[in-house]
Amino acid sequence: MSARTRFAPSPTGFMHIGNLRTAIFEYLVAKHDGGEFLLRIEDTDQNRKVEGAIDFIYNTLDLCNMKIDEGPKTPGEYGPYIQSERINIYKEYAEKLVEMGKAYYCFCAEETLEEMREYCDRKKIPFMYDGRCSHLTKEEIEEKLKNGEKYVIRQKMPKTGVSVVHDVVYGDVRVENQVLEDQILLKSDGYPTYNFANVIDDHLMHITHVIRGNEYLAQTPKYNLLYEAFGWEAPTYIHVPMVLGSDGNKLSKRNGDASFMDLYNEGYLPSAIVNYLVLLGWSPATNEEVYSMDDLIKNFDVNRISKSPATYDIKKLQWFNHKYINMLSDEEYLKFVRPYLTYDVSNKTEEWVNKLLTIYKDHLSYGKEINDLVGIFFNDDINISKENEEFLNSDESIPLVIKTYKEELAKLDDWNTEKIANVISIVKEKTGVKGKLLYMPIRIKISGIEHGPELPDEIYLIGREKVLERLS
RNA sequence: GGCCCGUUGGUGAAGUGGUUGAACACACAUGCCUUUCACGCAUGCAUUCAUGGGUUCAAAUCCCGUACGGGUCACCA
Repeated sequence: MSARTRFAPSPTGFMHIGNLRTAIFEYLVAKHDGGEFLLRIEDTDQNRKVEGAIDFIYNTLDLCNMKIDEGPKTPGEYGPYIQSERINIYKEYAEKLVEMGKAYYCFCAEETLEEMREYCDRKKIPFMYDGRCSHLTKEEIEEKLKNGEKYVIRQKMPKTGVSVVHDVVYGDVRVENQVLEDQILLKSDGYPTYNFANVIDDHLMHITHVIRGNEYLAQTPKYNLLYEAFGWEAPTYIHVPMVLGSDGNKLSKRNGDASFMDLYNEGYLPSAIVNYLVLLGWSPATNEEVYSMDDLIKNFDVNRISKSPATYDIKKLQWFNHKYINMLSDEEYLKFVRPYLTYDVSNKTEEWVNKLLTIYKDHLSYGKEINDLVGIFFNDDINISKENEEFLNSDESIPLVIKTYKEELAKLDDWNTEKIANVISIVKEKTGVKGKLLYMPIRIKISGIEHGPELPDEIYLIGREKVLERLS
């Protein structure tokens, strides 16, 4: 059977770079093998539901060019794909485990547990549920059930021995069974816990490879114990290293770390984001770094996933984005940047705007940056810095150069870049000045700053009227 | 605190006992090009692989300890 993987986010309406990266790995493992990629919504925490989150997830994956083979909107034969719609299934399996004697009803109130926990905290001893309810007699249980007492279902964990789990990336991971708590499978509100729902669904949906963040590694033995209890075959585990922020901490919304949508809205192309992210914790066998989704599918190899955490570095993302922007056709590029331009261009021609944007095509790192680059064409307040003022007074040829520019530009009948470039040559000839002294004075005079796009373009875009005005 | 995982340059990383004098890419620096800046191109950038010890003719690569970093111990996912 070919690989089946799943992306299983909570519907919080927020997609982390780290989550996305995991989704990419999941997608690639499935597709590399010609298998299926499923989306399952893990909404067992009723308090965290967010309206529209499912659309948001679909939208994100779609932008990233990852097609969902089975999910809430495109059901396959193993649905439903939203956990809250499957609670009967979990209940059934939890009860089956109780019948098999591998799980039990627990009537301990949350407050009781809380007290026990506090007591242990004070005594500085690790707290673990003592399993007292596993000793309840059949009659006691029926009595409590009849009285409508709230309960949870807990799994009986072995008290001795060692559990070993094999992970593709990290190898064998062993954990002493005695540190494993009798974990809750079914909560008192009837919803399953994450761990339980995960195992049930992964099995029922025939998931072959479970790919998730390294933070779950230590919990994997618990999962395996559940598979064992049911007599099911466990999937292949692939734990991937975490993605850290530049401060060395786990990425989080709280730290203000960028989410996919933040980046997208800033003007990063999804293809560039995907390309960058896949290289965080994975490396190809060759030196090639720029990959289309198809190339990634072809070349992805789980054996090349690294063990150590990766730090997210926006500089490199910018480099990728810059590369991808350059790969766009002029037409695509214009369509892409135009929405990011926030300056008022209502009194400009479309031709002018397009020319302006096109000039910056191979300078641009991300969409919003266009506003930083293009400022000189919208600012009528020319502020010449002290250094530049000094420069203007540093050579006696400068006033003549400026004067000549002004005269020659005023003579121009056609205002276009070719003619303007020609004017520069004329000024050079007439004054005998070249290089910096030829270019900088007019640059500074008309824009206030010493750098910008090609000079003829700059002069052209600022416009005849303003240029002549500023040269006087 | 117990347990689990990790540690190659500012960043992503290659490397799985001997052509590694540690690739490649980003960033950075310098130079070239463009009669200017940027773009582009070229060059430079770890005498060393957290650290101490061990195994070996030979270790970034294997073993042990230490330090540091992170994760995890919920009726959260």
